[in-house]
Amino acid sequence: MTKNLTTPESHLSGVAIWRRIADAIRLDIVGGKLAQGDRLPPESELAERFSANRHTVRRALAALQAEGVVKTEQGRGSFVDQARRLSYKIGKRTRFSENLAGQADELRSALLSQHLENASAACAAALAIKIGAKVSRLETLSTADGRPVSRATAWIAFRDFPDFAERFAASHSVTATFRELGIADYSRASTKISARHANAEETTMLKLAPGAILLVSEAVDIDPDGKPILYGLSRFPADLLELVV
Amino acid sequence: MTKNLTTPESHLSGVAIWRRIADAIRLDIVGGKLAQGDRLPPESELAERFSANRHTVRRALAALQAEGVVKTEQGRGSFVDQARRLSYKIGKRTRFSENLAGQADELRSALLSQHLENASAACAAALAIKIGAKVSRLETLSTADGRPVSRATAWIAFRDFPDFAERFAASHSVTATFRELGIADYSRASTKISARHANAEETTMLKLAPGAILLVSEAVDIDPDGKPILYGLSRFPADLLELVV
DNA sequence: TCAACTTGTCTAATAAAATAGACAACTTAT
DNA sequence: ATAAGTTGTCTATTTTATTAGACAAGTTGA
Repeated sequence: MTKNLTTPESHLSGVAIWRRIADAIRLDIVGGKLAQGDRLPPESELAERFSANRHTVRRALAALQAEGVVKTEQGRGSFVDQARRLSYKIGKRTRFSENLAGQADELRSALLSQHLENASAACAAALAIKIGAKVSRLETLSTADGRPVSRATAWIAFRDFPDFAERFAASHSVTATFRELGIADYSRASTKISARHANAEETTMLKLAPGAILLVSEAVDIDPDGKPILYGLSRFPADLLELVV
Repeated sequence: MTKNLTTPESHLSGVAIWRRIADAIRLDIVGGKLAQGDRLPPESELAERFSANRHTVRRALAALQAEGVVKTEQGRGSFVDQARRLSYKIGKRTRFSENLAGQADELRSALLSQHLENASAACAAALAIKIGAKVSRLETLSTADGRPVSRATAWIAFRDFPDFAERFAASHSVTATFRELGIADYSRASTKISARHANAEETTMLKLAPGAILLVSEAVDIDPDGKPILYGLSRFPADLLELVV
């Protein structure tokens, strides 16, 4: 169990004590140490465990309540409200809706925006095209049961698929759009995974507690001939799901 | 480019502005926007970009200098000191030393401690043994060129490999130890990836800036017959490396 | 040499985080 | 009904984070 957040170097962390307490408690919950409906230890006990003041613990619990992870009732205590963490599978065949099917009732993908731009160095390398070549850029947001679970950006070579964006706007499915365009099946060539703090835009779009951590997946999809067709950058709230390889 | 860290809800984040500025700058560096030796914009310009005070930016730069990411010289500016990020490959055959070979000169794994304990629910499920059954628990720390890159915990069923810990202490290699014990080859059955803030112990062992983000990999290795032989929990500094699937 | 630009170091003021204590309000079990 | 245990809400104080301004000290190129 995490303890002693008030070490001499605690002020050097740049992360407030209440947030670190909230992170620690959330970790116990999504990690399975506490199940749905379980009662958390009383505030006084948590304060002692984390060597912090009860008011600081209360702020952590308030943050967790705002996230929907716990629910606090006067005189009774705090209870685990939302315990599960989604699993997002990554493999040769990675498809968003198939992936989370069964773990959530309602899955949606919204196209936030779409425009043409010139390929950056990273994008060009991934798609095996020239730097500066025209690419379609699609910004999407996916939700599971109304809760945002993914904020993704996809790049597709304009030369190869000039009307991908229009078609995607209609179908809202990468798989279906590629199928319309003659790519019966595609697979995942590589995935790089990193993690960082969410920025302001991501915090808003994913409805996160500010300062939340994101899992970032950088992926290249290829057609059956091995030709790169899609370069994608997906951001997932680390609190909400884990990636399964 | 990240901006406007001082939104109305900025104080709700629990992450200090100087730390978010440091994270944003580090992201530009490890993400390749800035190369080794490049000069960063002057402090006054960074302050304007992030809508923060120059002193706040200075604190962010001081943190990055302490991490070894940048180096600041009076009158000249701040320069990128350590730009690369290691890539840790995850696949069917995941071996620590083969993995980082070529990306670093010196790779070491140290056994921090080792003891017997009763299997937790998660551990028992992974190793397909009974809850509470005896398991060897090994705590290790791995370094690349002297810099800690992984803090890992491994569990092995005591019944199947009673002297795994002793042998591992001698060889410091999971692969070699299993080979001695008659497992010619093993492979990765599953990997779950998540991310969270480092706790105090991890901050110390991995020599991190307090509040740093970890990539956490939860893995099960199996022998050629498909029998689970090792359950491992590895923690990697997200600033220092990315996981490649 | 000089001017322009950069980082380093002070002082000061304000905002927010964290601690401390007291007591009210509510729940539960005896 | 009562006592014990819990969360809710005040006030107050201390420590830290952030902003603000001024000027010193170092670097660079004209």
